[in-house]
Amino acid sequence: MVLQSPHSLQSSAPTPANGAKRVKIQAENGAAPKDNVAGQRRVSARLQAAAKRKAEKKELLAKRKLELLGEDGGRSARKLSAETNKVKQKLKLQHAQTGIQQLPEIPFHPAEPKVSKKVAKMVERAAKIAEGLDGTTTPNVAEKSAHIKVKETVRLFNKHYLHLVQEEEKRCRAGKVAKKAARANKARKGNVPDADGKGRAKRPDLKAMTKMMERKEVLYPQKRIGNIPGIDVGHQFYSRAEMVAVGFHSHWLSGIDYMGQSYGKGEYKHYKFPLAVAIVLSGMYEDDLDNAEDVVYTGEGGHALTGNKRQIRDQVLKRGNLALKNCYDLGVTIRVVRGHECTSSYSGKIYTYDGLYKVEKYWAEKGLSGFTVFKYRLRRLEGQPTLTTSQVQFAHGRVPQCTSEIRGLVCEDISGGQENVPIPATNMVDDPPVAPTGYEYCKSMKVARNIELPANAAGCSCEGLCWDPKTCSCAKLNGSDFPYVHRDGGRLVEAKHVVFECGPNCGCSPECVNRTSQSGLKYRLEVFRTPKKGWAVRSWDFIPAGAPVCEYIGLLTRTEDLDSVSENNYIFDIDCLQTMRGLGGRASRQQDASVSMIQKVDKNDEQRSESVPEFCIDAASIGNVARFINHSCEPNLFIQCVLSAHQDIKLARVVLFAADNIPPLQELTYDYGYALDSVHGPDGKVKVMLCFCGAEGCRKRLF
DNA sequence: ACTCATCAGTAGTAT
DNA sequence: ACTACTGATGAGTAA
Repeated sequence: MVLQSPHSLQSSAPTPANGAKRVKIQAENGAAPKDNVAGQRRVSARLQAAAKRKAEKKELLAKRKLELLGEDGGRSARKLSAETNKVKQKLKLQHAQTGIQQLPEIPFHPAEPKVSKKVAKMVERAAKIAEGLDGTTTPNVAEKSAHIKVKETVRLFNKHYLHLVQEEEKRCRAGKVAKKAARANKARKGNVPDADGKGRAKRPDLKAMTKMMERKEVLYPQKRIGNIPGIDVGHQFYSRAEMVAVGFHSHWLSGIDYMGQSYGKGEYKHYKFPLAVAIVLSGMYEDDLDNAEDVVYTGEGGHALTGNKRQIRDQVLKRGNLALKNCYDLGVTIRVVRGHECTSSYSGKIYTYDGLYKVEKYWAEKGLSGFTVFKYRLRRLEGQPTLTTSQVQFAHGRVPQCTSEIRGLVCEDISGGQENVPIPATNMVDDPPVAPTGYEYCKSMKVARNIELPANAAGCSCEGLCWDPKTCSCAKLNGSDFPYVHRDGGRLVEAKHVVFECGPNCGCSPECVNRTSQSGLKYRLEVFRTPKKGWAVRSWDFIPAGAPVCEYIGLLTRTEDLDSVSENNYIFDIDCLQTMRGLGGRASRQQDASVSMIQKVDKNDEQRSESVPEFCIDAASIGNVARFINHSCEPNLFIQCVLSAHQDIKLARVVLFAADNIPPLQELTYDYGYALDSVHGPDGKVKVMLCFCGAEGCRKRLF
């Protein structure tokens, strides 16, 4: 599916409140050509396809160019590292002369650290080296892709996770059924061996983590001191296992992550081990976040692991505790992650990276239960991005609680009560603030008169809720598995070419998992005005990866019937083949038997697959929230074709799903999927529209 | 709201 | 090779 080439770009601009979204951009660039009009939209399918191919070639070339550039960057980086190596060599030599010795223990109550000369020297050296390794240097070309690498790693983790959730849900169901059968048998016969019904669910997060390790997909398998490229202050993690998967903090359990003796051989020779690199504060300091720059951290150990979790013995200066002490001695910085209770989210807890901290002092004291505990006063390094509350706003439920709290409110509910959840609109940009107008809100698809929707889906004969993929005929269409997991009210395991949902001809109830995208809005969405991109959409709730956000609703029309005179930026071509090629969201889509059949048909008919799709959704004058969602070159939503009432892929429903875990108030975007240079004006010249998505890898042009 | 078993990698030690 | 250590997680239970 491609958001179709805007039909003519007519001089008569639409009402500012309506289509202003992209028209305005052009006006701002002075690029708005006063051309008219009609006819140029379809330059013939063939020509368009050729243009597309050309564009793709061009893109490839550009990519190569970039790669070359990147190589160059790599080279200079290598040069740099060679230089630092020289410095290190020098240091090593010096060190050989001084001789490395075991350092004297420092007493427990160092009001003023008594540091021997040797230690002082060591500290100095360590600090020097740390400066180079800190990664606090300005981002370069290599750094740029680091963010994307992190994103990809997290997506991979999520994918594994959802697959394993699916597996677990299946196993638990089987276990329950087996147990039931066993119980029934017991009632009749008595003693029956317990089937493999290990009723309890395993931990899919840990399993996903293990999988990442086995496949060597962990982004940073080596621990390092200081910042991690691609993870900025304020970065949010959604579980401990996710941090392990990127290599940010390598324990899913322990609070303190430290480098052990084995790190004392390589580049970190001049440090003292164990040495802490990262810690997690688990929500204990939730209430005194104003003290965020200054933390008192309790060491590890001595806890009663079960029950009341009180201290049951003295902590000792070993392992993590010793590692933190060594950080104090050497002045090594530590990454600090905070865990936040997060009631508004499905994940329950989120973790934010709050930056580098230094151990200012440490001491031992008698804790509440009368046992020795170690305490570490940590101070945040200066010059880091301030810990704005916006990053943790949602953790406090700081999203507006009632309409009077909403700033810039221009409309309480643009859906006028149609959706399950009101969709407010806000405008802090225009003066006077205007509300989105010029269209009619509609929750469900309108169908043009000359289209008759088929209703030929066979439907499954399940009763109540579909649960057995072996018997549910809808599940069979999806490759003998349900495309969704139950968790969090239904999440799509993986982007597929087509998802076959249960529909009106099925025997199951509306709560069936295989109707996940049919249950309407689940999240509190807000339409808000932006300075450059017109209207945009964001969520007040946390949206987990794979969750359905909304369907693209409008007037279902024959492409040929579109009014080619007036400008229209709200056309959505229903072109599953495009979707199948994997635009936006996830790179490759899972294919299953029934889809390959459809594809085969299309392959036989090359012409059709290259041509303009027969049907499209026009949301210009009638539509739902989806029409306000902007394009981004690095989107957090992806398009998924869904079939439920019928099986005509040309008339598939178009549903937007979360590609990532999306924190509240982050703008929702998807890839409109234009090929560059694919849009032509009436004069045959390539039309250009600039992109303001702001992503790192932004192509700078929408088309 | 509270309880509880489980989960799995890491560091360090013993062999 | 083996073991101690660690506390998040989600299902189950009780209230």
